[in-house]
Amino acid sequence: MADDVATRFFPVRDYDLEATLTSGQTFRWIRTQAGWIGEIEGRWVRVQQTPDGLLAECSTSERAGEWGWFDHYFQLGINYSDMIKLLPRDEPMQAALDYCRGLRLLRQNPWECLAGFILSSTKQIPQIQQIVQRMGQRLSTPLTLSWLDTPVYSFPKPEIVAEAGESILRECKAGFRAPYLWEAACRIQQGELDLESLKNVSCDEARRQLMTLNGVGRKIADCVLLFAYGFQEAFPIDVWVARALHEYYFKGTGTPGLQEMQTFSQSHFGEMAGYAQQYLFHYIRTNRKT
DNA sequence: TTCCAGGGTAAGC
DNA sequence: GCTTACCATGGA
Repeated sequence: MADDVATRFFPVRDYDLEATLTSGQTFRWIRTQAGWIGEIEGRWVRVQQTPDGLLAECSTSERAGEWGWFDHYFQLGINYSDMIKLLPRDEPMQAALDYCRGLRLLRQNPWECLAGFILSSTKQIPQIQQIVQRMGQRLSTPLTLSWLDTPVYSFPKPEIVAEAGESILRECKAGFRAPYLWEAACRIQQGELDLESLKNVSCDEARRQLMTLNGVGRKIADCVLLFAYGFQEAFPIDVWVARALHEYYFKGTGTPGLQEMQTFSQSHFGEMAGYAQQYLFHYIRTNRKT
């Protein structure tokens, strides 16, 4: 039956599931009393933090026993202690690292990630989550288990969004982002932009292609490069990261321009700049709220 | 009420 | 080239 559930424990140290799922890189996980419920590539998934790792459950309607997709999504193969050694040893970076040790970068589905960040502009994270949730309710069929009353909606594929049209996206409260998302869905559905092929090109080339989409600039492209394609050198600069750079690294030198911050981040944070960015973002956004 | 939110675009200098 | 108004919506 589709209600059968497979369970597996993944031993992993330094993995902060809560920080990872609430740090604004993904918008669709639901917190419940019994862990986080979500969907990965069509599978119903529940994940719980334990002292020594992650406890995972998934629906077994397809290929039970193969968990490579889980490992890939949560990036369990990353050598965490080696990774953080590559971060700069300056004081603010170490403070951010101490604050959210175990925060990880996920490897998400490119279309869902792209769509989520097209919807993100001048929106707070809870509002982005609401729009994504409405789109799922409107355009997807729920994944659910009979004994569980929390339905999970997959994110609608490009062809579904393309056919739905802009007006439905506006009804989901996408606002002025609705035409951007609809156009992106149409171009992908028609094969004008191949998100799969971007896995095989350089970071710069993938960024160039993403930015041909209307409504996708440097920041949104960098989010997709980092959270979906695994380009760890990508360094998305939003209002919070700009604030962090200004306060921690450009103290007393006037307001740095975007280009200046971009150049600095590349030379200062190195090949793991994307992790540095995520730590600074989560640190300044959640630690400092009054 | 006003300001701000994981921005981008196009019009105006 | 660089700055600025505007886009839609809800929370603080």
